[in-house]
Amino acid sequence: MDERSRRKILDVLRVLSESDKPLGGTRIAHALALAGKDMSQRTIRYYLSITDEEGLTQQVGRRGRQLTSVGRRELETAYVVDKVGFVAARAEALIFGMDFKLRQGRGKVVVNLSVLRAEDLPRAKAVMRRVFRAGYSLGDRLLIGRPGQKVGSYTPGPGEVVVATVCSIAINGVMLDEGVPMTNRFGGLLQVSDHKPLRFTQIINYDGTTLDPLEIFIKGRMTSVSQAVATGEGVIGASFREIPAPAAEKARRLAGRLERVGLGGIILVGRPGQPLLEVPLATGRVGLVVRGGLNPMAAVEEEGIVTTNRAFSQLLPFEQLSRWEEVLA
Amino acid sequence: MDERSRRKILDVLRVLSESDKPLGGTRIAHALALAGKDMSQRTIRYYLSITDEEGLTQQVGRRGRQLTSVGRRELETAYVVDKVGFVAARAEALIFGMDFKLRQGRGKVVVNLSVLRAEDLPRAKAVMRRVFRAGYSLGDRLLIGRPGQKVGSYTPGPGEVVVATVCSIAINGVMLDEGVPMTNRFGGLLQVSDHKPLRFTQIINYDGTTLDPLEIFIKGRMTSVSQAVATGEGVIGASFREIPAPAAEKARRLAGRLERVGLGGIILVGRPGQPLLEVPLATGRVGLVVRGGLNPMAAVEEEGIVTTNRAFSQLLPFEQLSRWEEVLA
DNA sequence: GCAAGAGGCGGCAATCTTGCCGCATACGGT
DNA sequence: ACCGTATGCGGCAAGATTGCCGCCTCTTGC
Repeated sequence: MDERSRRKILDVLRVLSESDKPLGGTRIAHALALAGKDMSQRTIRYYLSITDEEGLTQQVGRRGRQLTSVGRRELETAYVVDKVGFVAARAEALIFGMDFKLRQGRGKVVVNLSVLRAEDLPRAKAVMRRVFRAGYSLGDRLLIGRPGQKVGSYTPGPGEVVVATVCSIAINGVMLDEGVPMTNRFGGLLQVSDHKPLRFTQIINYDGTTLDPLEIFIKGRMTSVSQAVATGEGVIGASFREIPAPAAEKARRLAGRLERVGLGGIILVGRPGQPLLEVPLATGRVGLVVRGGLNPMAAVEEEGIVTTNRAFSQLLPFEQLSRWEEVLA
Repeated sequence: MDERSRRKILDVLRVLSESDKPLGGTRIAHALALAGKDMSQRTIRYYLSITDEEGLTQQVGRRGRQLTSVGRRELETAYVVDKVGFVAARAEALIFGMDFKLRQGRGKVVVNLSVLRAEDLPRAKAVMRRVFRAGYSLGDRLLIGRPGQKVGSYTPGPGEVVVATVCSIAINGVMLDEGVPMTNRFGGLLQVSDHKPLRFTQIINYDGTTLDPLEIFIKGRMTSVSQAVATGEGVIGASFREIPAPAAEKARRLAGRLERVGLGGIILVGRPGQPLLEVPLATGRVGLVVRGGLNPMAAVEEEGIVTTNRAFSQLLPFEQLSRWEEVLA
């Protein structure tokens, strides 16, 4: 069984799970069409015959198929791996909860939380300092919380410290507040050469995973932020966003203002109709590349220091973060 | 050749057209992946062998394939039918151009323009009146321009009149201004029963056409707005939108305020995680149903009066529109 | 109670896709 | 000039999809 097919089967099962009555190919096809997925009735029946065999569904006379309890359970387990739109949804919720005002340079922003062992902190600080100094972070601030010091809703236990860094979706929040609707296209690894972005080597769409792409890449040690910082050649975390073409100029201006309040992170703003870093765009849209907020932690992890990262973690008032020069001294 | 395959082939050709050098399966697959379309290299080569035969592409040694001039032309023609994202892009541009302020109830909004023969106007007015009175329109205003009276950038010629109605995407604009990012899911025909929405019977995704869905349905005489107005049972134009779940409450409040300023049109606001009118939603999103701004014109067309409609037409200051009771007297 | 229509089912046979493979080039570096 | 790597090509065959059909089984209206 093909990964692709499996996914389609899940789509079919999902429709069944949302209905209390048995459904047949036609109705299911209709429901899927509404969800933007085209599949012929015949194909659906074909899949259903497979799931029948697997015991996930069963026929109810000629009235259609129903999920069996096994099928229902299967769907729930599958959801864990395939919670489509989960990260995307969480991101949106957090963005909506922001109240950061560009003018005042204060208000709640979305942060990532990373936890590491207290004994590793000095080394980690040295690494992060290099990353911040080279401008490979998102913004110029962070917050380090020691045991007992509450950071948002997280309190590091004994022997732990927690590091809060601004999350790249905070940019979306600010843009939205300024009337620019920014959508996430994907997150991935960006190859840089001579400190300039070259192209994405790996991408993961936000709406296909339960983890932030960068978290995955950090865990997989697929980044080389330190090298990028040191030599200008390396692979860092970044994400690709889109905005409506008429908003491009405004976005460019906002990028500058963000920089000035300590939220710089927009590396590139494309031109209307032009692919950006080889990424094709729909007519009327322009692309942007934003640095990953977890890049400093990626560098830390590269040094062999164990970290636990939680992107899109929570909201924190920007004022609580301090400039890196102060914290990482 | 299958419609589906044809579309995929166009995707492949499009990639080729954006490159100046010849490309092979691998690079094309990579580019398509960035665009969110998965296709194996092999499949792409398979398609390329087809287009080779059709003379749309040609091999350049072992360096890859290139579009021929025939292929380039083909792509352009195909674009007319398949200008993906064209309407969506236009809609976004217009939304971004709005400056309507909910508080003041004034500012530019997106309108549809409809042209009809002056001699039909009295009859049309009677029809539209019924639609507006029954609340099947978007908002309670419109503008009728006679020959010589400029409406936006359009001046009706002799014997013509032009009718401007508020376009349903104006709602998106207001929402955006209030910090709620609203995305268009699809437009379609909504079956109503007892004046209440029942379900969508036809849908067209915005990003797959060059025409506004409702325009198409009006031309095809597939609506029965008059009947809906008269008996409560019928089929009207409507569209389906989505917003982030945390914004649902705010949207509900805004719907009321919109109503009060004369921009009422939100028929339904869903509940987080619940399908709305059978339309499934991603986790963390809620659906909304908005009446089509062209419904009054649909009713007019149903009466056999010839109209030309242009949805997403242009921006017009809301103050220039008058309440229907005044204009349609 | 009966006919019509909607919707469901699965066999069969075309097509469409894709994985696997062996082989040919193109390009950069030594 | 020579080698290694990346990329390209298309044959073959196994799956995956889907159209076409003939045949059931409810529901509904009369």
